[in-house]
Amino acid sequence: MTIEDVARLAGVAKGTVSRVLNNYGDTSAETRDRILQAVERLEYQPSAAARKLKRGRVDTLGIVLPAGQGEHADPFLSEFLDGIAQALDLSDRDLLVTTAHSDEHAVTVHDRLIRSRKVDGFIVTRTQGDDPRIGLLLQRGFPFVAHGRTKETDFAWYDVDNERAFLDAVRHVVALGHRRIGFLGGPVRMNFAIQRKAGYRRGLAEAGIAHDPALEIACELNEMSGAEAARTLVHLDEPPTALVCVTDTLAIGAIEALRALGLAIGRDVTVIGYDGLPVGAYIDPPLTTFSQSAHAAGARAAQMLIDVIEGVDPLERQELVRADLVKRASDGPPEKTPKELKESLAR
Amino acid sequence: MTIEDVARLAGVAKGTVSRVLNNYGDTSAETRDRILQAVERLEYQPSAAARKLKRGRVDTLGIVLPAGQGEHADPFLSEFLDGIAQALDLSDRDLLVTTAHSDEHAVTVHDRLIRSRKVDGFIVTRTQGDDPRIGLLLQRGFPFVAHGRTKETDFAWYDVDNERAFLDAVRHVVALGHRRIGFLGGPVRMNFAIQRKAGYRRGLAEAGIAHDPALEIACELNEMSGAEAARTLVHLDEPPTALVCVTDTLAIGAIEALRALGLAIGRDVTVIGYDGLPVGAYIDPPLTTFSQSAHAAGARAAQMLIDVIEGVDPLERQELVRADLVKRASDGPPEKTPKELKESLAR
DNA sequence: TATCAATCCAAAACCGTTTTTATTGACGAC
DNA sequence: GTCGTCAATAAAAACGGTTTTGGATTGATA
Repeated sequence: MTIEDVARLAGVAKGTVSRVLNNYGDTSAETRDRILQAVERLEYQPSAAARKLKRGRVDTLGIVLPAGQGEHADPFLSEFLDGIAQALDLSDRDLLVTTAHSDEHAVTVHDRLIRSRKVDGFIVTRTQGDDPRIGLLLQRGFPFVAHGRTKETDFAWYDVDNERAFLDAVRHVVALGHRRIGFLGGPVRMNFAIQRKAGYRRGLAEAGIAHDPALEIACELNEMSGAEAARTLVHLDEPPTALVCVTDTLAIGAIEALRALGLAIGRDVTVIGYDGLPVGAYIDPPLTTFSQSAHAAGARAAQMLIDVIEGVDPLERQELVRADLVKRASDGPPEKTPKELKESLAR
Repeated sequence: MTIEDVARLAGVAKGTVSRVLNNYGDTSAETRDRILQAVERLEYQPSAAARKLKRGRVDTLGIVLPAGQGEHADPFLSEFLDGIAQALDLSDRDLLVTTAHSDEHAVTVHDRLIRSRKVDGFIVTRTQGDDPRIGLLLQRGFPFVAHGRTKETDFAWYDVDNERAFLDAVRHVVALGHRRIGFLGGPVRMNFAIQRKAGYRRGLAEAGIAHDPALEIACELNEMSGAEAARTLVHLDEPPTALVCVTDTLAIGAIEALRALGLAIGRDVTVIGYDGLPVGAYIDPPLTTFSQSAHAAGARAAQMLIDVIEGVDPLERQELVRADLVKRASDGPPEKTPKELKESLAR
């Protein structure tokens, strides 16, 4: 079923068919009807490859995912993908998905896709403070949108206001009555970790609480690290009654560790996470956290990328959104002072 | 950077460049070197679109995911995708991802992709007993591999031996000493639900335990339904001391409900799930379940599809794999008889 | 020495579109 | 009447590869 067949059936030249299908509006109503009828009858659809070749645009967006390190796929990404796909469905574009197992490999893969002209642009996720993928794309002048900023920010991005969220987190626990607040941070090379820490400190300052370095711990992003940090903090001379964690994973680890010590989460110690992972709802107690809707982020990033591809200045597509508090059950007013908490642990 | 440029630089015709790049092996070593050098210098990579057009093959596999019903993406699928992508990386093919929000829409989307020749074949997930997508693909004679069988099975598929897994599950709890075993089943239209129930019954028969219809409940696939079913079963006159659940989600719901009743999971009541979801490891107690490695399934399905596209008879690509027991902490020997269990609840 | 086969490569055809250029006929203006 | 002008469409030229065809050169064979 090619355009030739349609042209023959309608008794016109194939160029005419093409112009009708692409709405040039320079064909008589009569022949247009005839052609559309032929298209209908033959159930004709243009070949994507031929159209791409001539047009030089492929109507496909690309995304390179970090390859799950043996078994562990990122739950955040699957929702993010879903959001992208839905946005693309509306605009008749497709999504090309690839994986990369290291930073260098990611760069290679992006380069390959650019050179073989398989995509019109990229969505870059999980940005680092200094991101080689973004370096490549900027250098090549290839369209992209990043989910998350980097040190440089002269490109299109969609990001959550991390600082604001952690400011809000501190405000929230302060309002509950906490004055001694711990912070489980992330690796300093990650941009979001820096921003979240800034929010935490601003929150303390705003509440007139002196900043105590002993209450701040930099963790790796896994449960074990969260558990360890929680144990460290709770054994301080003056332990915190609230823990603000840079990711849900850390918070889950912390909760596990604290429960093992016999503490009641949400009463003895408040724990707040960040990410809004579905898992959080199933643990005991359900985790209070901040949610950024991965789905919405994906959909919005896709639309922004489409705009950029169509010529909008990337600098006009920079969006900062707020993360909202998802109140569940791991927070509450402090039932013990730090001193009492310390004593209850000693027993 | 087109093949023309390379040809000019190397001083040959473009056809020769093409033959060198595609290893026809009919060019002299000397010119081949010259051409490869030119390719290197220009960093040339062929245009995917042009190559597709001429070859009639696009080296792209397609997958149509169910669109997350507002926010809830399937954790299984994200690992599955990752497996596919990694397999494709090895064979220099790409993956086109789309979403569909209903069964009919899914059929439409498949049809569109076939007609625009954007993919060489499909991977179909979450098969139903009677699957309209598979109907379409069979009718069109388009290559595909299904993850899961349907009523008809004359096509390529990769499936877990559901019956066997549930046979094993029953054997496992019988070996622990249980004789009163409940079954939390799934919707009957789902093929896997039927198979798993068959396995459960076979297990009972094998152990010489009479089949009691009261112990079998058909649930919807969510926590609430699992919780409800668990409550129903445990309030029978002679309650089960072990619950075998058709998915982890059901098992998680059941555990929540039973814990709320003051029962100790793994001691008063054993609960076994199925899916190997990561969540299972974080709940309390960690869920004993059967795992089918979504990652491996994706990788294998992708390879099978490639084989089929390259001409292998689909009927030679049907694979049944075993799901393995992931022993965690929600199972154990019964510490109470059904009667004692009943009494402890009455208090 | 003429013939034949084998090797290497240039040239041309083709894939199915879109876009540009040419052609045709109708119409109005001078 | 002839000459543009315009609208509508046919015809041809891309797009960037792959594949086919065929020609020139070489070496072996009769």
